[in-house]
Amino acid sequence: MERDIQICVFEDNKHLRESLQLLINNTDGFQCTGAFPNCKNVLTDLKEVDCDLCLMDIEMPGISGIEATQLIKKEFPEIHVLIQTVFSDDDSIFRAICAGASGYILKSSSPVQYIEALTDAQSGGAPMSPSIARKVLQIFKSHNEHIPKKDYDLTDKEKLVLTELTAGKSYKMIASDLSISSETVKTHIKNIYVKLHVHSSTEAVAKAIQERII
Amino acid sequence: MERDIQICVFEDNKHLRESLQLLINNTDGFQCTGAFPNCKNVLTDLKEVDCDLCLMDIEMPGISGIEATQLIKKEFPEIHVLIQTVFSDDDSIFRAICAGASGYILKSSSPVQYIEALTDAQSGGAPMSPSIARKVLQIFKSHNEHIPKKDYDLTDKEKLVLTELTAGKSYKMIASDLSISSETVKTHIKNIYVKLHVHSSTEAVAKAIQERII
DNA sequence: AAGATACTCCCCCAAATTCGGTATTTCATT
DNA sequence: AATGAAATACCGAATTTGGGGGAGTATCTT
Repeated sequence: MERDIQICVFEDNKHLRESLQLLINNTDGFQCTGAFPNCKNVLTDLKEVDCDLCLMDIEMPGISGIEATQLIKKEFPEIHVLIQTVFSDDDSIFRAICAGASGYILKSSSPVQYIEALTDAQSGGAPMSPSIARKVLQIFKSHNEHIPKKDYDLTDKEKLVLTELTAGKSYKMIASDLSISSETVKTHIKNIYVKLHVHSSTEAVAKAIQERII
Repeated sequence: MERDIQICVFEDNKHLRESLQLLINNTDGFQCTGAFPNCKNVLTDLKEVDCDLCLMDIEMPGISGIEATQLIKKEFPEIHVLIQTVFSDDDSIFRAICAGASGYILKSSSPVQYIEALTDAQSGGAPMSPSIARKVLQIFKSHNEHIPKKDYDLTDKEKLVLTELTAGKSYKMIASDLSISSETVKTHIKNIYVKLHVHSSTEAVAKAIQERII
């Protein structure tokens, strides 16, 4: 017999807080073990109740939901924190993730979506709406790459070949991957060298990666 | 009146490819304008058809779905690429995101989920299952906390040689730059290959740059 | 003193790459 | 129909690399 998932709500809006409490307690498998209007004593609060998962508002007076998340993950790493907010700006999302949030849902979500999100979060997933997810990917990408640069008028096949070369493939492997003769690969590579003004494969690879040609 | 969302499928499994084609063509608002078993001519293929969104398998013979995604986003940045795969390992996800994927779904998804994902991706969202999302968050966090620079136990000289190699230098040039014999350079490079588990200069350079070893 | 590690250099040989050409087919455009 | 670009393919030779050894010196550790 499974134990109920025990949830604490941190939300300053009294009406929403009580609605969530009601929703959780009226859903099979869930139990609301605490509901707090702020995070001023978040760690002591959590020590006094059983809690698997926190539903955390970001905008609260005093300690923000993000600061609270950091504290919780530091002190109780096993407790999941699901962020709920009306905002979906890049910075909030970024900081929430860095603080260790397990998911990020909008307050405009339906009760069903709330419960789904809680279930997902508890089972190790990271619930988030596709629009939030897209922002995460964008932030992710922007943090992992710089500026795209110039193109050297490479033809389609040349780009393909260069991509393969950059993956460390030999002429033979490229030929086999692209189903062409290795002589053709050779020709393409010769042309690439001319266009990139390089004279060896290592130069070409270095230039391709560093200037993000491919 | 809205135009159909035009989708190209890249999937080597004939059965799945045709099923997807059928699913897409039988769903209102969607049209499959191309279905290809590999990415050997991905750029040319996409030039010849109208396409808003690519449904891309990762594991394909020849050019991988990730390499193809890179090429597509470079050449047609406005085309969304939705990755579909049976795997959900961190490295695949990470590389898919960096390549510019708009979403990442598992092949075990239901037809309904496929269509939802396509819709989300087209409308600017980033569909992904909660379990994938969780991994993204984990990768995200780990990348913003500290870059775990594996250094593969390269010695100082080996790092120097690798740096030179990455700059596109030949054995002779490296030897001259470091004032050592090119035979010594060769020895260093042989040792580097062993330590990095690679077998060619291009592979070593790609690995060095991508993993920021040097 | 013995071992380990890093750095240095050499030999051999096979394999791969580079470089200089030539040449055909296809396809889009003029 | 002609042109040109792109992709395909081949030849041959000069050169570079890769993989297998061995080996000496210096430094540092045990």
